[in-house]
Formats: sequence, structure tokens, C-alpha cells
Amino acid sequence: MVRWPSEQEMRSSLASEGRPRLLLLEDGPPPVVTDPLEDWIRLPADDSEMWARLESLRQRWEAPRKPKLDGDGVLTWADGWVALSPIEARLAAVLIEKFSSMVSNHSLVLATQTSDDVRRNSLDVQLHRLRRRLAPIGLVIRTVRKRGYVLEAGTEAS
Amino acid sequence: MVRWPSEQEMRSSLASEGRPRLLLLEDGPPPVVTDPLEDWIRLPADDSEMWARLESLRQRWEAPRKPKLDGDGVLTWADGWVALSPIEARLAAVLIEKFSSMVSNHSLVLATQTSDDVRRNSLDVQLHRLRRRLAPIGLVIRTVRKRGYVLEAGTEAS
DNA sequence: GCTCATCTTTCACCAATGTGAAACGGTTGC
DNA sequence: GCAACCGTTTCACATTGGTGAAAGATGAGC
Repeated sequence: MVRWPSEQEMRSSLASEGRPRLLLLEDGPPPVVTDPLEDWIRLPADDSEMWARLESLRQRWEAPRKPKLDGDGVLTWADGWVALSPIEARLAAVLIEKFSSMVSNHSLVLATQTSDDVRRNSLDVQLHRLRRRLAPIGLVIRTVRKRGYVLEAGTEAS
Repeated sequence: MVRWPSEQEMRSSLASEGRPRLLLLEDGPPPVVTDPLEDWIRLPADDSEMWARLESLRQRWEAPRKPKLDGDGVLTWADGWVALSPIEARLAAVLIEKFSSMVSNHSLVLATQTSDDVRRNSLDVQLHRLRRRLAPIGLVIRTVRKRGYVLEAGTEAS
């Protein structure tokens, strides 16, 4: 929540981090906001109205918290989209389903449809390739040694 | 502009058309809206506040504009315009309709009116030429291997 | 330090896609 | 008609992408 127009810098710093903000209008004309993650309300404000606008912003912010993978191997996330190959898409699908939590090594091997033993490190290679693709749109795959992997949002640190 | 909650049907019909709407709150609690093309205001409302919200919606709606293709094969976009040949125009039309999302290979072949198999790669050639034409005005066609293509705005990196 | 899991690189092979050149076909203006 | 032009189709070849395999490099845990 940002006082407006007195806290302009906070507004722009939040904006550049891609975080939502509600402008509390003290005086002056209302701003025209085009960012879906921004809204405003004139003070003094009714509690229920304030809550409704905050809740809307919160939902808009949290909605795209999971990457979306369509049936054509196109994976969409905050920074854009990438096309995945069939195997990569299957891997990504199971990782996305448990987004931000761990997926066992074994279920990933199953996702690649390959029979588990001969291909000692074929999963490693696929994961390597998937990492390469996902990095540009801000997704990272972290390792849980001996157990599995976690797909999550990369740190915004550019 | 939709009265709320008395004109619910109009709200959903506008929503399904992807058009913006401003809910005029007559009574009852304010709604939580997650669609960026929707907003609300409580009646009676100050003129300047109403205008600000309407203007915000208008800008959000117009921002993600598509390239425009007229009946003479002239395609207009931010950086100017180019003239397309008939086949290129038909291709561009279906790509523009789904601007920024994927168009299947097959529907593109249909757009060229050719019967799908004999012309093994005639679509490739057309796409190649279309790419050449569109590049100068800042449009790119990205490939989704085995599935289709996406027409989108090129990176502003000039 | 040793072992083992994981990561990365490289190679080989094949399939899909991109591209230029050329052949083909229609239209226009003479 | 015919020449010039333009759009379209096809062909041949180059380039890129997908996949599996193998081998070396890295790093964690004992």
C-alpha cells in the first residue's frame, strides 16, 4: 500500500519488482493505471471496498504462480514462453504439477517412458536440456540429492 | 458500463467477448475482480474518478493490439506497413487472429488453399517470405516444432 | 581421499525446418 | 501474340532440433 502522490518512489520500486500495489489517494486527481497489478482508492475508504481491491490484487498476483503447459508443448510463464520437445514436455508436466515441491527421481524416469536401467544418465541429460530451455524465462530446477528435483521460480536477481 | 448486481448477464457476455467493463455498484458488497479488463466503482461516483477508471480500462484493452490486415493485403503495425501477396495475406490473417498464440501447421496449410501433401514444403517457403516481409516492421514468427507457429511482436532491441 | 551421484560436454544419427534457385503459370501492357 | 513482371510451386540442399549414448568433470558425503 502506497500513499499517493506522496510516495512515488515506492510505487515505482514495487512496480519494477513486479509486485502489486494499491495507491491510497490523498488528494489530487486519480491516476490512470494500466498495470493489472496496480489499483487505487480514494481516502477515506470503506473497509469492505479496500478489502475487495486488495483481494483482487492479491489474486491477480498469485494466479500466474504456476507455469502453464498446453497440449502443444508450449510452456508459459511470467517472462514469456518456450516451445518444448515431447520428452521435455512430459518432464515439465510432472514438475509443474508439483510446482515448488519435490518430484521423485523415479516419477521423472517414468515420464520419459524409458526403461530405467540401461539409460543410466539419460534423465540427467534431459534435465540438463530442460534447464537450458527454462532458464531464459526465469524458471530453475533444483536438485534434491538422491531423491528428486524441484521446479521453481528463479531468483529475480538478474 | 454495467449496473451491478442487476445486470449480471451483460457482464458475462462482455467477458466472454473479451471486452472491458466497468461495474457500477448499486448496493451490496464490492466484487473481487481478477480480470484486468474489469473494474468497479460505487455509485454515486465522482466524475473524475469514473473517468480515470474508464480510461484505465480503455488503455488496457487497446494496449495488446494486434496487427491489422485490410482487404487489400496491406498489413499495418507499429513500425509501419507492408503489402502482402494474396497467399501471404491469407497466412497473415490466420496468424493475426491468434496473435501471440500458436496456430497449428494444419490451419496454415488450409489458409493456403492447397491440398496438404503434394506441396511438401510450399508452406515453408511462404512462411519464409512472410517472415522476410514482416521483419522490417517488427513482427516475428516463431516456430513450435512439429506443431505450428506463433506470430508476435519482435523484441524492441533494435 | 574415496566413492558415488549428479552435471556437463560431446558425438552420432535422424527428422523437421529454413532457404535459394529454378520452373511454372497467370496478368498486364504493348 | 508476346515480353515482362509477379506470384506460386517445387526441388535440392543447408541448417537446426531431438534423442540416446558415452565419457569426463564436479561436488557431496562418508
